[in-house]
Amino acid sequence: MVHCTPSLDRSFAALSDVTRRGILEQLGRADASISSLAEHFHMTLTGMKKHVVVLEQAGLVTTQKVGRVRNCRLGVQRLEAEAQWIDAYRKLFEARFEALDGIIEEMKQEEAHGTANEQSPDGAKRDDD
Amino acid sequence: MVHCTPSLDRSFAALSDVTRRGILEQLGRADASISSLAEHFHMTLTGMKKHVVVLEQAGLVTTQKVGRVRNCRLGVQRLEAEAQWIDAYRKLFEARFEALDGIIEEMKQEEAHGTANEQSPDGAKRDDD
DNA sequence: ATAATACTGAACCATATGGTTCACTGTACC
DNA sequence: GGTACAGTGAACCATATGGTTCAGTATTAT
Repeated sequence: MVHCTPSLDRSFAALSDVTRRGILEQLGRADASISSLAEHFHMTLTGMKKHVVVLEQAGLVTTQKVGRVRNCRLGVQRLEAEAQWIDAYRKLFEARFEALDGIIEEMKQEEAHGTANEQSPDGAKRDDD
Repeated sequence: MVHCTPSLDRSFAALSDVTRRGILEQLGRADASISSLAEHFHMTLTGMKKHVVVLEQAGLVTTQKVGRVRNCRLGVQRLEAEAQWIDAYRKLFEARFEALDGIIEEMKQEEAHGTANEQSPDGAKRDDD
């Protein structure tokens, strides 16, 4: 599992906001100015600018100011590392649960041999909390 | 592109912290108590507890208190929706850039026909900022 | 030249985050 | 019964986030 920490931090954080994910979807359809985005998401220009800055810092959006309008478009960040991280996690997840299945299988075997411990042999309380 | 907003918000936010991603990797290897995690990440019990709560709320971890120790393990959240979102985004990204390639192609054609506008025909300044 | 547009920056606000310490509860061990 | 251990909860702190308003600046249109 690869660690490009600061980048992953930034991009996952950028993706953790509905509005920003919406902006990305919007820019997937067409480039847009700050004001058109602001209007679309019912937000002030300043508010939208901040979101765009966050997305820009995460590399998900690039902008270029032409005259008085700043044009926003999808950036270089293809979310490759992010997709990879999630994928690695999911594999790890599966592996872990296969391992657990193995343990359960073992326990069943032991039980069949009459060596199984009854649950909570030490009387510890099991709370879900 | 599907919108399960609150869930995506929570899980992406949960993933946006190095320590929390580390915890997930750790739990992928073996279940662990709060204190063992706290020690491993050089953090107070209380601090670790908070991270675990965040992961729990995102469904990435489940815990069960047995006696005085709380056992943490990977939760039900397999990051399916998250993987899907990222995947959809990447497709959209590719599509968008193919479209741009198409436009560039068009422009080249026009240029070949002598109908191309020179850049900035209106004299607008192009700033990168 | 004036007015409208599009953005920018500073200041402000409420709330969240990531961490701590300290006091406390419940469990385990001798 | 007493002590150590594992966790919990409240309070605190600094900083970040997501938003606003208001006062500019630069660009475009009339």
